[in-house]
Amino acid sequence: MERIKKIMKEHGQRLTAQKKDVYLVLKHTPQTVIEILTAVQLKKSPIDKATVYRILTGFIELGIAREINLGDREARFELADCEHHHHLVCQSCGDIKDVKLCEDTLLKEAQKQTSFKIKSHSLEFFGTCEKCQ
Amino acid sequence: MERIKKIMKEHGQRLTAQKKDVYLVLKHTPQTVIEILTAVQLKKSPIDKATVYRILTGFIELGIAREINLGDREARFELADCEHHHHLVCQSCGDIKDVKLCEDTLLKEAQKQTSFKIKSHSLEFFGTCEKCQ
DNA sequence: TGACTTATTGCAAATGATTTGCAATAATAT
DNA sequence: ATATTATTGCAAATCATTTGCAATAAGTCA
Repeated sequence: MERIKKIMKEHGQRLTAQKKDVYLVLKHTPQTVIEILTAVQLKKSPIDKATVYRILTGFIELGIAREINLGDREARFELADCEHHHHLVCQSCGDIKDVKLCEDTLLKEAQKQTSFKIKSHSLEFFGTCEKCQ
Repeated sequence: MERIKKIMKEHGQRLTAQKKDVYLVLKHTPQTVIEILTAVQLKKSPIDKATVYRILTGFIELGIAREINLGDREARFELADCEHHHHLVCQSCGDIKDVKLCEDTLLKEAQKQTSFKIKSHSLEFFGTCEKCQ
């Protein structure tokens, strides 16, 4: 928490109660705005949806969080202070697990095929978790 | 076109002028609903947005098209009669190229790490095309 | 070919996610 | 404590997508 306070300060931003709440909720797992919203509100801290969006946008600009996209229409957000990884989504219950892979070979293979300069990629797996099988 | 007429027939559906138009437009490249809409309208065939959505939903159910998701909020659609491949997106001009990769090794690696039963995956690359570099 | 059945369309309104304007509030530096 | 101004809440706007319904037209069959 001190870390993000420092980052905020360096950018002339303030560490508010709402930002702390959103940050703490994101510690668990990637979540949608509605999930973040209800998680924060469960802990008796009212917070507005628009505020959550603005905080997330700010977090992303500061490199604190990142947006992930799992094929449905709503974005999910996770903290960015973790290693590069991908997501595995249960199509039945929505559970999300991380997967760490070594994809260097694949990336090289892709870069070899194109004149584009590849800067990033996203890889998600869809399936059924143990419980739902 | 005969092929899709046959598929429609087998499912008690009709091959309308609008469906033909959407099908032909999709031959080019993955496109958003708005892009499809304006492409069809350019050819002097008026068509409604809701119709495009319904046609695409139908195409997907029949396995004629598939939806792809490139991280922004709007879905893109492409014909499904092509080999398994991935997409490479220029973050500057939006141009989309296909990439064909052999990702068996990676898939096995992912499956080994989890108790989920992996059924599908999506992999997209983001970068800058030659023109935009 | 013409009549008939019903899948399909267009339009307008509903929905759901996200963004924005603005006045009120609260975090920080002094 | 006070002043400055980033930030919040609220309501309304926007954007993508979906839906209800009456009008239209594709395909079938006499």
